[in-house]
Amino acid sequence: MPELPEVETVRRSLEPRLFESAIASSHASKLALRGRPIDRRAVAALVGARFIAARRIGKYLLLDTSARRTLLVHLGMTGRLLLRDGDAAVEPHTHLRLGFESSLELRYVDARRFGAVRVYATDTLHATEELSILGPDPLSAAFTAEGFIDGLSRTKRDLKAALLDQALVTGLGNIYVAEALWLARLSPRRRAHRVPRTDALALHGAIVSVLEKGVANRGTTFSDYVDADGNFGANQHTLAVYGRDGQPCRACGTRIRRFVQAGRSTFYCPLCQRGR
DNA sequence: GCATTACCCTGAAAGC
DNA sequence: TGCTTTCAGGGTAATG
Repeated sequence: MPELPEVETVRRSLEPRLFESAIASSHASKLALRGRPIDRRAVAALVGARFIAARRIGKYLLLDTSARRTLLVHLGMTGRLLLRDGDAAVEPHTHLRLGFESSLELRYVDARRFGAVRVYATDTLHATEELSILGPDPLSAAFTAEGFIDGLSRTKRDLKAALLDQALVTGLGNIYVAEALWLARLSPRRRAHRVPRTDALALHGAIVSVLEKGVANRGTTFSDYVDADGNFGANQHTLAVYGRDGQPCRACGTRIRRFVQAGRSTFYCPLCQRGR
């Protein structure tokens, strides 16, 4: 489940080989990704251009080209963006192949097809349906404590649901929400608007902290996630609560519990994260 | 405004 | 062993 650290790791592993040579060929499948097939004509129009930047906002990868068009990629649940030799065997569920003048190929592989691959004009990227609704990226200067505290105060939802909302802060998913709440010692059931300022400040710091650790560990691999070179992450070995139900809390030894909240598995320590 | 549920989808794991 | 069922969840939409 790629979240911010996984997408950032993919971004870093794409650089700088992505920029080495111009795009020479394209091939896109007809299958729908997140309800919509890849725009094959738009992708074909990238042939002859070069990638000039690899950016990230939240869980979105933005690959800018010299044609002033940007390839927007969301990995969904099982998406992989890979740099492979053009002669390498094509994995099942490969939906996009962009061949370079060198022997390299950029490939998008996604078994469950929850991801998205779109082509947009770079100049108006911020106004797209995907990016226009996003809140600040937590590893950017835009993620201020005051803005975050204000955002929390405006919703009565549980903290878990509030943090999964990409309009409040973008890039968090099920794993890092669980980890941030544990680090801040806050119950996922706490109502966002009732969280005291000191706790909200702690949560703001915890979000940045768990994401930075995730990036440093090159992401969390549970099943599908790999970077552009096919390498697994290592962050799964350091998680405090996610996926650890029944195991002892790393802080107090109490058994970690799991329940379903906002339609997702929630893991927490009932002692460290008391309250509602 | 918010919670819940369903949907998209496939592969791994569990159950029989 | 082999088939069937269940489960996982990012994002979105419908419903109450």
